[in-house]
Amino acid sequence: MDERKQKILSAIVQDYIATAEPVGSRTIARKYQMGVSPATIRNEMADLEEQGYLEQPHTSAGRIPSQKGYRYYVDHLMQPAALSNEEKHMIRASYQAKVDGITQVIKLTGNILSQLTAYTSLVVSAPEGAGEIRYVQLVRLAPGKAMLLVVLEPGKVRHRTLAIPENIGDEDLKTISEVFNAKIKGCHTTDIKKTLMRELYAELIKHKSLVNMVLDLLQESEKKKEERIYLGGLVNMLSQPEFSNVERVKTLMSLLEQENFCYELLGGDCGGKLSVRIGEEIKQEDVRDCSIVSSRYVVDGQPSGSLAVLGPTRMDYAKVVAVIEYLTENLSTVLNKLYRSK
Amino acid sequence: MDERKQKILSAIVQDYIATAEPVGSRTIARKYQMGVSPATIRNEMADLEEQGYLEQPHTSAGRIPSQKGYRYYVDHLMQPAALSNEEKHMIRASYQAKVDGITQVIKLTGNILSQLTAYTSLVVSAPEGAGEIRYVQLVRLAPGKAMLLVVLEPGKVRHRTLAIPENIGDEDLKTISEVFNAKIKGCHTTDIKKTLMRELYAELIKHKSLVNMVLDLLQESEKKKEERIYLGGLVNMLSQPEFSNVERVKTLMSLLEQENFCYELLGGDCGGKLSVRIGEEIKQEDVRDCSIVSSRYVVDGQPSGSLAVLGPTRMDYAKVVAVIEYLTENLSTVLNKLYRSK
DNA sequence: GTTAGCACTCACTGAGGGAGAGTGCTAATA
DNA sequence: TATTAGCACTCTCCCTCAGTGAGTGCTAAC
Repeated sequence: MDERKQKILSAIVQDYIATAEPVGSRTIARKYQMGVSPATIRNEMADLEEQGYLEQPHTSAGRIPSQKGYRYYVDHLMQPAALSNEEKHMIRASYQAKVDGITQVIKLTGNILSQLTAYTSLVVSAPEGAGEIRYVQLVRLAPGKAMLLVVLEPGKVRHRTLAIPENIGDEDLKTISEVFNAKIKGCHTTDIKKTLMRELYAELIKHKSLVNMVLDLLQESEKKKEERIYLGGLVNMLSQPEFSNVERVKTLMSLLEQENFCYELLGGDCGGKLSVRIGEEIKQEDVRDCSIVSSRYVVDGQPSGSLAVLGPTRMDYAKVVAVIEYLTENLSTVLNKLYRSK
Repeated sequence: MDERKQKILSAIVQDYIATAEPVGSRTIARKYQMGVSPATIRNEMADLEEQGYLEQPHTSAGRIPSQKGYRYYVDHLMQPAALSNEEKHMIRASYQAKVDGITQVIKLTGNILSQLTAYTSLVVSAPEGAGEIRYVQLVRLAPGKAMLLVVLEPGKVRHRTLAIPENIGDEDLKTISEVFNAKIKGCHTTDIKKTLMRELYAELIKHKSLVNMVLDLLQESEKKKEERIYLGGLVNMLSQPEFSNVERVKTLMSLLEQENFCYELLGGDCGGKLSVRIGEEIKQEDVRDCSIVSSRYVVDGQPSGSLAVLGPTRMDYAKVVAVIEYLTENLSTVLNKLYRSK
């Protein structure tokens, strides 16, 4: 593809992204100063269409980019848009104002994401179940009622209220807690061995049922897929002309309201850090007329969640990619701080 | 209002709820077996309109209920719809399957609510900040990093990772925790006195900055309004013909996406248990063409959150009220179990 | 008090006819 | 040979307008 064709393709993609209207030869010649006449551009456009980069909604309309066209644009032509200083400042200010528990951070990130991009945002934090056990404690709340606390590295807490026999007092709970701490501290939740369990039973033979409950919870927290998810800017969908068909929006929204669907959407093969999936490249059938830009964030060296933007294929890729990259970095920093307290 | 007028009003409300079309005299005569001719009904309808219970979109259309009409219907005519056995069963089954942490329960409830009613659901759990302090513990996670745990009655946990001086070891943290527990246990978070603080400083003079951090968190958790909110079935809005105007939906949705707005919506005067607000009765201006049915649920004798359904004024009040009543009760039970572990 | 009959109103629908934007093709030009 | 001007052609969009049908209010009869 020669340079002029690239320039024309780029112009068409950009104009279509901005206006959502098919782009005509005259528009390009005028707005993008190509230095050639509309007729010449028409010839080039005919070529680009033949090669599959453009499409024509109907004979007498301008051209719109095909999926292949967007792909080429994203891979070769797109200039990464820098965030404005206000935007950067806004992001930093938000994170400084409240970084208080992961749920808040996730919400906040989703908000910023949908606000800056004007598309729908999706933030998922990975399962928190697993980790190295740092501390176990049973606390008596009332007669017959106790709370089990488990602290995991890095910086996670599980808790659960339990019914306990009425005759168990503070001292008993303290003893049990101490035994657990002695035996189990440093153990990984995925790695509670049979021998360990036998030792526990031996030492705490008097409280067998209670020990069972505790072990249950330790292991259950492992199995449980407690991902947290945030979905923001659903409204923005309604502003996109490609979703003026209400039926379309309805199917899409009801899918997004199902958490499992969102996990699948992000769980896929976005192996690398940043991924741009355009139209048919998305596996989920009902989202094939959309695009998804997503990225994994990293806490403590481990990928521990992703953030994504979902919009029409006519998405402002340059902007979205810039925002996602910037936010991923900031989010990682914030979460690392939150968990590490350095 | 005589009996026949009531019957006619009731028929109009019901028919309009079902069809969303203005109801004509012929329809009523035929479908609702009034035993009189359309002409008679027309006369009655003219009366009802004059009294303000009905409205006419335009001269040659049928009637629709006015806000006053809905109000009269809800207060005097409505037959509470019983839930079907399948529905009841579905609800109970859902709650039995997973009752695992309040967030899950809230989500689940919201889901059921929007599923059964086909409107938008809103579930808010009240602030968790306040409570009686049962237990305080500092746990060392890594050099320079600790976690503070606070257990509150009834069954709530706050935690936060802290940066601590590197030279503080497990034993120091244990000592500090013990002092805190001795001094502060049983105290209410709203009620940490100056004298108490002075005592703490005196005993832990070596770790003044750490004590400050802990006290900070104890009191901050008080101020912080950590309500949890769940919004479900937003899609359902799009199925309602009164929201076929996309602009309307957009304003409404973007309001609902703001958590503060939701709190205000439910925080109001729904003093009694169940509240039905119709149209203009809602304080928030932009929701004046909607209705809200809401109810408070109770944990441990204390109102601790609300669930609500938001829909068009043409809402199936009988159904919604039934669902909300049933769910409120179930939710209270489940949460009481969860917190009390009885 | 109730009902049949009738003229009237008004939203909705579909056909017809510009207007306008954009194309492809042809012939002229550098 | 590449580019460009000119022109006929296509197709959507929008406006207008008449026909249809549901429903009303009024009047007169039962």
